[in-house]
Amino acid sequence: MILTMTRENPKPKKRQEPANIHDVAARAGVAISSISRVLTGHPDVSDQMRAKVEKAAAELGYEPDFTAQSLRSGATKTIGFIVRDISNPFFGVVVQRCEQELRKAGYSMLLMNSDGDTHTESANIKLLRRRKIDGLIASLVTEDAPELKSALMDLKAPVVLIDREVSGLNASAIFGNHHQGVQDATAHLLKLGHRRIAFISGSAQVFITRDRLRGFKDAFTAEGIKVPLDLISLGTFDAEFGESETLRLFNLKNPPTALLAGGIGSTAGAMHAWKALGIKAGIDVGFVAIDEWPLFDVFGQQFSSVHRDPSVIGRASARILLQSLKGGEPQDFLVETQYIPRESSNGGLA
Amino acid sequence: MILTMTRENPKPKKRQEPANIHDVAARAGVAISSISRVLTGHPDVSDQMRAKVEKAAAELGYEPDFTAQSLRSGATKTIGFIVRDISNPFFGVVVQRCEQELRKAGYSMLLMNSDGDTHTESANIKLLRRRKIDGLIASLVTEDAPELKSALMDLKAPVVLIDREVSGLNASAIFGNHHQGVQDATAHLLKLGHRRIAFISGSAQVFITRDRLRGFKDAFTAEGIKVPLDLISLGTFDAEFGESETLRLFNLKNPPTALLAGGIGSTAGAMHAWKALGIKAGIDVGFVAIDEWPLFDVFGQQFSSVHRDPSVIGRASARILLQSLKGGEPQDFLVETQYIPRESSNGGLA
DNA sequence: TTCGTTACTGGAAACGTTTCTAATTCAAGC
DNA sequence: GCTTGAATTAGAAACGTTTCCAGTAACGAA
Repeated sequence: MILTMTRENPKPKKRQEPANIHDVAARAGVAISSISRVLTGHPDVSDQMRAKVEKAAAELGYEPDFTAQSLRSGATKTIGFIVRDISNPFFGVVVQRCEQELRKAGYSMLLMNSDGDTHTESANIKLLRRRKIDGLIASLVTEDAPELKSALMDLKAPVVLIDREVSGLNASAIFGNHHQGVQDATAHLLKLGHRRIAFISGSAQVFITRDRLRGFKDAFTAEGIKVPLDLISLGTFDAEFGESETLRLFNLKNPPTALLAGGIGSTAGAMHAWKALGIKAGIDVGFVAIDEWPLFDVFGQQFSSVHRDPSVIGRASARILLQSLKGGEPQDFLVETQYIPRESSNGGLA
Repeated sequence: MILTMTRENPKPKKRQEPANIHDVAARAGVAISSISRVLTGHPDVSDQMRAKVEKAAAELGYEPDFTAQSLRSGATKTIGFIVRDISNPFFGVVVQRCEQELRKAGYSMLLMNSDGDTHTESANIKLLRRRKIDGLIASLVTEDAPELKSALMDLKAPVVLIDREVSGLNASAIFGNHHQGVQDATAHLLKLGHRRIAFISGSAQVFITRDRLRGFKDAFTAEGIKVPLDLISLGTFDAEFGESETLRLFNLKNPPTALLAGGIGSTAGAMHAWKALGIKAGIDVGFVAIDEWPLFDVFGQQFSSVHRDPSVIGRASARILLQSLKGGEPQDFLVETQYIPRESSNGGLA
């Protein structure tokens, strides 16, 4: 009696705690290394062992601890996704498709907004490194901030950039063929008779803006017409900038007769400004939207647009990253853009 | 000479590997436990020790390994966010604000789409449990699937549900005051003379739909008018369902004179159907949109709406979850909805 | 029989932290 | 000088895996 008393109860049978690998090993009567081998699909396992382990694991409802697996194996099965602002509906689709693809492949997505701020962006990248992400997909706010560059360089994981180019970084990239779409749009406006064509977009510090601007300028020079430099306004992608710049440009003594708005934010800003000015988009002024927004096919039928497919971008970014994770070399992927002329190109020509 | 040869080089000075806690301890000449205490802000630390450790850590560029911290401490500083479809622009704003708030508090967001499928949803929850998330915020596809319930119950972390109620689950919830907004909208349509009012929304298996439906019905009964049950169509929140149901309803012998569309997906579907039928929303037929979409303030000025603010929902969900993480009890939070009558309510009354 | 090889399995050492416990120091009180 | 207690620190044991390495058994070949 005393003997049984002195023996402390080593393990209460009623345990609330979830089973761990030791419990499974004990139940199956094998070593923990065998449990691991069976469950991770290691080839050196007999059928008999596999059956025993799977039975014990099922009986205990065992699920390997992700954190422990990550620590030991060094892989977190986690991909960071950094975007300026996920409330931009274009990126909503990109992220949706991308997450879907990653999930199918067993990866999860850690989502961070950079709020249009390069410091936040760099801080996010550093945090993701500390979190040991396996890879990163990003639409950056800037390309050349030193802080950003060092953060990206120190991240020892494959990177896919969306419409950005960071020099000296061995990353994959998704590039939209922006200059083509914008050049076609601008050429069409010129052909219709527009000369004072304005272009509002985000910062020239990122590829997407430079590429659009190139298309814009090329269309003018192809026709031997001088580029209206005073009508080019590059700042940020948000609606506030688009609004204030539209107000400014359309209050000029010699205002534009047409506008190319670079992105949904710029478009929204322009629309707000025109509302305040009593200008009707596509009627009083020529208008081409770069990128389309939800319900565009219903409420934007009259608007010319430079179209690109966000779901293609989402899927491609995931696939390219997954290939890099399997050891593939960084690669570039080109996404088509298409100018679709509609009524609004003719506005402002009366 | 031989002696130095036999002594293997114990640690090459040139190390590519990032410094770990042992390196810092060695450099500072203290125990690793002291490093941890200093860096996690433990109170039992002398000023002298703090200085020594911080100096060594800075010199080595030491950053604690998140995975190891998570394993040992049990906290991952990670919040799961499950949504039907992040490409829905309403949730784009919710997620943006929520992530911002979580990030400020030192948490990161793991985002998963459930693709409108309850099995995917349950699988996502199980995966998040295995990933040891500290908390979950979710807008569920269904409330009462057994698989879902058990997945939520087994998740030993605080949960915030958005516009959903799961019986027997001790979770926090954000509830929109949907019935009020919809009741006001319906009452207004009735007052204008509409009788054949259609209502298309997602599944009645979720609170948000039931609450809207309640408002819809209450408006009729308050006026002593029979509810047009044949015009109520509840299925899924996607545009496909909205489109096919709009087609069906407006091909009835006795078609609706007005439609309430529950959510951006339903609205998009209705718009597509009407386009095909040659019906002009808000002119040929009365129309109230529940929830607004990007650029609504520009292109939706003519449309009556039941408005609610997604940024409020995003912020509240984060804050309530953070309070739960600090040990607070689960709580409910009510978000106002507001019916804003505009021209489109008068459509179809000629 | 012995040996080598193949096919598997067990044991233990990592991975990089946090946290428990015990030890040490130091000053004050008697 | 001894004891006490507070303040601080060191050491070691976790956390739950994966993976290395050594060992065993079976089996065919020499």
